[in-house]
Amino acid sequence: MIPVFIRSTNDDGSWPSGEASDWWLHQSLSSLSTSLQKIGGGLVLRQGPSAAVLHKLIQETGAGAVFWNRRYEPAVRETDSKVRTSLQQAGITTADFNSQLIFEPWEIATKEGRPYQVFTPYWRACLQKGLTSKPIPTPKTIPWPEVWPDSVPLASFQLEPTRDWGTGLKEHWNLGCHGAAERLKEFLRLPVNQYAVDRDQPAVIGTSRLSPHLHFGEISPRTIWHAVHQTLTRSPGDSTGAETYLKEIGWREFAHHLLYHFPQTTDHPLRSEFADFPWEDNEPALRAWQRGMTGYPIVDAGMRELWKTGWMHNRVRMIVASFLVKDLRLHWRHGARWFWNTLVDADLASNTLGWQWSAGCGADAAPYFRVFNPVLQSQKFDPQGEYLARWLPELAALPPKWIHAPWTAPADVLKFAGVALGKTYPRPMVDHGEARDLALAAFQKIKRSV
DNA sequence: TGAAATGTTGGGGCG
DNA sequence: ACGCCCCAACATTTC
Repeated sequence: MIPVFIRSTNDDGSWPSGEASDWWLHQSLSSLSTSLQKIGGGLVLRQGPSAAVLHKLIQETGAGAVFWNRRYEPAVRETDSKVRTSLQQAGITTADFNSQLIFEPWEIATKEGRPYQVFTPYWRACLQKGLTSKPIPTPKTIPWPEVWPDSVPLASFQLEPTRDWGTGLKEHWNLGCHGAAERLKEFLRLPVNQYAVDRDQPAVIGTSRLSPHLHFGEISPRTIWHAVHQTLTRSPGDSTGAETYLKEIGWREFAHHLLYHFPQTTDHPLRSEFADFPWEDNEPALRAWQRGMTGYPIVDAGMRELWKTGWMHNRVRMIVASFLVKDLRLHWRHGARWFWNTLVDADLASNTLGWQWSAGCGADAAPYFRVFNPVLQSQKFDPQGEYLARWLPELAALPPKWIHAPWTAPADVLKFAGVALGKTYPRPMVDHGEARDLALAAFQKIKRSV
C-alpha cells in the first residue's frame, strides 16, 4: 500500500484554496507523513493533474488498484468521477469510501424523494436513520512496498503563507490526527451540558473548535458522534449539551446535503428572488470590514481574531456576517470569499450555507428582516467585554459599560481609557439604526417580485 | 441561531 | 377613597 497525496492542478473551476487553508494543509501533510514514517512507511507527494499523476504512479509501481475517500464539492466531484473512469478504462480496480460525512448527501430525502431545505426535518430524518457502524480504528501496520516511488518535497507545494501569520496560527492550533483527538478529548472532558450555554460566549472556550480538523479529515464526524454518545452513556443526566453539539455536526451534514443537490449555491442564491437584491458596491467599506475597522467593537474583534488565528467564534461569525450583508449591504459573496481565504476551516459546503443563511437567501435562512444589532449582541454574549478587550487592545481600558459602543461613552471616560475616536479607534462607519432601515427598504424591493 | 414597535397590564403617585 | 395618569414590565406583533 502506498499512501499518496496529489496537489492537483486540475482546471476544474474550483475556488483556489486560501492561505489559511494552505497553511493548515502543509502542517497536516507533514504530520501525516511523520505518523506514517513511525509505522515504517511514508507518504508520497506529487503535483499535477490527478489522472495523469496516478497513471504515472501506476506505471512506476505496478499498482493494481486505487482507493480514495469521496469528496462532495461540485467541481471536484466531476474531476474524481473522470479519474475513476480513466483508471477503470486502464483496467485498474478503483474503490471510493465515505470518510467525511455520517450520512451521504443522497441517502437522506423527503417522502417525495426530494432534498430537504429545512434543517429540523432533515436532522430528524438523520437521527431516525441513526448510525450503526462504528468507526474503524487507525491501522497499526500497513503492508509497505519493497521499493518506494519518488516523492516531491512538501516545500515544493508552496503552501506556506507569504504573509507572516504563521506565528499567530501556530499558537492556536495543534494540528494533525493527534491534535484532533486531543481536542475532542479535552472538549468532552467539560460537562456535556455546559456546551449549550458556553458555546455562545466568544470569550469562553466553549465550542469544540474541531472544524478545521474535520475539514482536513484529521478526525471523522463518526468518531465524534460515537465519542459523544459514549460520554452520554458513561454519565447520563442532562443531555441537552450533547444534543446541541451533535446538532452542529448535523448542520455540517446538512450543508453537504444542500451543496450536493444545489451546486450553484456557491455563487448564486438558493432563493432566486435574491438575484435581484440591490447590493451596494463599496470597496472601502469592504476593506474596513475585512481589516476590523468598522467602529463596531464586536465586528472588529471578530474580524481581527479571524485575521490573527484563522478562526472566528461561531456567534461572532453570525454577527460580522449580518453586519456585512445588512448594515453595509455588500453581497454575501464578498464575505464568503474573505472567509474562504482566511479561515483555517474554510469549507465550501459550510461556508456557502452560513453566508446564505446570514443573507436570508438560503435554505432555512433567517428571514431577511432579522437584523442583528451589533451592540446588543455584544452586550448579550460578551457582557464583560473580555472578548473585545482581547482583540481590540486600543479599547481594552474601557469599562464593560462602554466598551460595546465607545461612541456613546462620556468624553472623560474615553480620555481616561486613552481612546481618541477617529484616531486610535474608528467611529462607527454607519449608524446601525439607519442601516437597518435601509436594509429593510432594500428587502422590500425584491419582496414584490416574490 | 432578533430587534423594534406596539399593545396590555398593574402598581403606585397624586390631585 | 377614588379615578386618573404614568410607566415599568411583560406580551404580542411587525419588520
